[in-house]
Amino acid sequence: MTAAPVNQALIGRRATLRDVARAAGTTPMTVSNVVNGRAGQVGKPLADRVMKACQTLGYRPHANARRLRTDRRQAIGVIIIDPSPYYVSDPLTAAVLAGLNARLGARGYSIVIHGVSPTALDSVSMLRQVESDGVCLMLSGDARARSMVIDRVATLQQPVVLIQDRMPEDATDCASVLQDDFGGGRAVAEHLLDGGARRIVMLKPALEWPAMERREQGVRSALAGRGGSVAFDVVRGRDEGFEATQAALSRHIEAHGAPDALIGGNDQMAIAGMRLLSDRGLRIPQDVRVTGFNGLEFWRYATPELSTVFSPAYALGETAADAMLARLAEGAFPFREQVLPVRFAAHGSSASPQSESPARSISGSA
Amino acid sequence: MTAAPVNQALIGRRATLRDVARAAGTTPMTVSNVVNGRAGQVGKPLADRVMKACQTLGYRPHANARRLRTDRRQAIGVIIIDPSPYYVSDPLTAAVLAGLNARLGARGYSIVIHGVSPTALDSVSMLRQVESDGVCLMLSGDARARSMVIDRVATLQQPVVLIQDRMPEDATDCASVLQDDFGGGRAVAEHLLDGGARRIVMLKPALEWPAMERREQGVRSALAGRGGSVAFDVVRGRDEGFEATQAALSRHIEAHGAPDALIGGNDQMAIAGMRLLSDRGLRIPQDVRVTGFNGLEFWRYATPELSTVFSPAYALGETAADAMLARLAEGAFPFREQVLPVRFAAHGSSASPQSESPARSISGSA
DNA sequence: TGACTGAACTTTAACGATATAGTCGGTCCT
DNA sequence: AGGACCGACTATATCGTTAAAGTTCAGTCA
Repeated sequence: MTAAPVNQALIGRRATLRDVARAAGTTPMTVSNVVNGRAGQVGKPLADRVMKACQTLGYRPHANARRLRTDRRQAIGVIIIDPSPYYVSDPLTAAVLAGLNARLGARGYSIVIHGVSPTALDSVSMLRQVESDGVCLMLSGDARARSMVIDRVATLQQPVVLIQDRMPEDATDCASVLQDDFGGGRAVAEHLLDGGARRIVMLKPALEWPAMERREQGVRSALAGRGGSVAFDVVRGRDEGFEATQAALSRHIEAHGAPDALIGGNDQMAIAGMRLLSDRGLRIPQDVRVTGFNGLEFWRYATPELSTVFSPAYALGETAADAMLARLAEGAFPFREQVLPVRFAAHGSSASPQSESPARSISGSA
Repeated sequence: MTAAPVNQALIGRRATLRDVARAAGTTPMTVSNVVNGRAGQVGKPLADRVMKACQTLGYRPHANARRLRTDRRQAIGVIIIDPSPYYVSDPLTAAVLAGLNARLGARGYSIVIHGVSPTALDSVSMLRQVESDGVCLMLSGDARARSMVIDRVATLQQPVVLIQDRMPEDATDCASVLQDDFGGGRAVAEHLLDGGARRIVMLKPALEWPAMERREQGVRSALAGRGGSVAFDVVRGRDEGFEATQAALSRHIEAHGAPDALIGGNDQMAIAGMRLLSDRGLRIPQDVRVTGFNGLEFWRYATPELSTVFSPAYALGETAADAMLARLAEGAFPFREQVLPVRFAAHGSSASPQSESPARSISGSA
């Protein structure tokens, strides 16, 4: 009925359900019901009194207590392995993260970041700390590092979403969200072939990375469609960096001469290659036509503007989040694997006299 | 003494302290002492038995239960406001995050991301959800959005570290980590003046952002040192984007003619401006010398390579993390404000006949 | 009239861990 | 010899919340 005295020792301490209950002259459980809007449990007048008490006391639910009780954490762990010294420096990674964040945040889930450098992989103990309802993996490391993490994550017994990667066939309770790298590679190659390319070089980093392999396969499939009249070489730099890429390409050119088309495994490599060619007096795109991969910002800041395959990075994050949310709500992933379309857009770096092809969209079917 | 039967209903459920205790024939508290390595509480033989039981049962401490009991969360919340649609798309933000992650991770803290779009700021309710030992803020939004978040965060009664921003004078329990934008601006301007610049234009976005203002102030202070013989204009694009920047610069040139030096508020704007100038037939750096700000990747992929001020983004993250850890361990921040040095490096875009200045480091004193 | 119903609350008992305060046999000191 | 003291454990009581099982009482229906 009447509110109990409020001058309890509430100084400095944060208000709990019990405090609110006392203030509103009821029990913690009732307050809990009000706060969580559990329908048909509490009458209007009491509910109002409780609400007011919450306001007055500045009550905020104690998330950890709630989590302990409900055994739900309302958080998704994100594990990132990025070969760069700045773990999340890859702009694609950041965009994926943003997509994840948008969808998960909207449903009240937090994102807990677990950056794991590929070198400090012995700190996989960190994974033990992961306390979340599910795990999202973005692994750009080499095969060994990747499978190591994947193995560990499997022991967590949590649903797993892999971004730009596949789980082992026998893995359960997991899903993959991929972009159509194969289609992207194919589109790039076809564009170059349409423009009359006869000697194509593709730049790749030494590190094995499935997405990169799929890009190459896409390129090869386009080549196969044209018969054997086109020369194709893959040039691998020590890493994806500027110097390593240029060094590798430079060696290749000295041994085999310059190509008339250059496919960068990503935008950075494409631009590094493009600049090396320029420096050697070759004109872009007249002598060599160049394309990249990813399309996050870089393409625009190169001269000439880089033709590239736009990655649906943000959508990858959104799709991964949706899959995870569906899994958590319905108990099963809505798909085992989903491949998002990419969009190839031709810009100045690969313009050719023959074709003035506009941007086009490539979808599904890795 | 002897281990109790293990065939309790432990199927599917994860092992708790109680389970381990039963298996090792002791009490939960003792297991807790062993697991947490509390010295001198448990004898060797029992400790060994407990360890083994942990192994066998695959015991992992339940972080949430622990957090509830100890009222420590071992997590730092990170709130990001980024004007771009991809909240964390700014490569600087990503690098800061990486720095934070490295230091916090090493001390067992998780990072909980709270991306907050500037538009969906009414969802500040999200901040209420922040359950962490401290909060780190990276705010690139406009003044209104920034102060809104800062106000809200103040009510959280948690230690706050601001990155690239300052708290209101009267705020307590907070610290700022900044980079020396003033010094960077000054260095850029001096470099250009040394090269003989007489008509300088600085590109800025419409949005007010303290760091950007400090850059401008740095530039102005260098100009002031040279007497009044140099023309200086600030050109503001609608936003930081390519089109908006070019449009603004284009208007300016039509009204006032081309400058002989262009200072980009960041690298993207610098490159957008540089390309506009090129397209108009001006040569870089012979006719117009151009500099940027940030130095994360972009500079390298521009043609010519962009002179720029390298941001210690990763170090900002590390410093912020260290400050927070110190605050949590010792009860007080080690500093109210720390300004990290930046490094200006001249590349092709601002080469001048007169000076062939090498990279140089500018430190402290905003 | 009296058993039955349902809305509106309250009680009780955890969730898994840990701070704090015992207990208990044995040493050490005077 | 007897009390203080110590090391190695155990017992108890929470932390803030919520699921599940009461309780109460006004109204309903046979």
